[in-house]
Amino acid sequence: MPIGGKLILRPGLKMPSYKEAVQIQQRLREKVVLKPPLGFFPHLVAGTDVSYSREDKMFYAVVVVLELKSLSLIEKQVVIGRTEFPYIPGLLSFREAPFLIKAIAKLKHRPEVILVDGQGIAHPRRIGLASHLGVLLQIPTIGCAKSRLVGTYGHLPDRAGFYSILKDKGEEVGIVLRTRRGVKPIFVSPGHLMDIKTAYQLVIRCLKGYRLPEPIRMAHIVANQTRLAVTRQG
DNA sequence: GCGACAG
DNA sequence: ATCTTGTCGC
Repeated sequence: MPIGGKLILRPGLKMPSYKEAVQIQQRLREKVVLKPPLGFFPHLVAGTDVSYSREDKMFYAVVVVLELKSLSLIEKQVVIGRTEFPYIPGLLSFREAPFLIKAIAKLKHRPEVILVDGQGIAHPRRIGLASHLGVLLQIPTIGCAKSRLVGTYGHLPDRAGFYSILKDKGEEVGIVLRTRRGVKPIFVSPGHLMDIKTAYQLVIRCLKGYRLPEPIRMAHIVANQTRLAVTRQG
């Protein structure tokens, strides 16, 4: 069965109201599993990112699949589209998830885990973009955000690999990880079928000397290149 | 009411 | 996210 085979995709159609979106999240959050599958030893790791063009108001959603061992590109898929759903902190899923799901569904290679540019459970209702995608696709996911949405954390040494626990309302929802010396840390949190320890170990294995883990960094580059290529021509 | 606020 | 030039630091 193809990835996300049973999903009913309706991007661009019925846009949920703020209240409806929150209700959907409260229903999905109950399905989030904070433990990796038995014998979780991924071989293929995916990364996602979305770039946006303000002039044509188009989204460029990208998913790349890398071989974990070598961090080399295996496959990439791009989906271009438009949405009317605005950016609202806490409701990012309703803006980006439809396009990312379409892109992931096009993959010939099924990734065993996906690194998502956004939060996992480090979210007001514990259902950030990474968790949302994981539940819908039933694939382990990890949220890797470049800034904080919720939670507090302590001092972080300026040394690659060091981290501080991210806590929100008394719960440990992720870590703030220094992926490289001299740069701002990233916010790593479990999405679905994932826990903090496993997420940390995997992100560390995906680092290649840059601030962002290679799958997300590569997806970001592809998204921007695609957007610029389209914007520049037609 | 005020400040915070993934992309 | 995107819009933007130069500039500071390893």
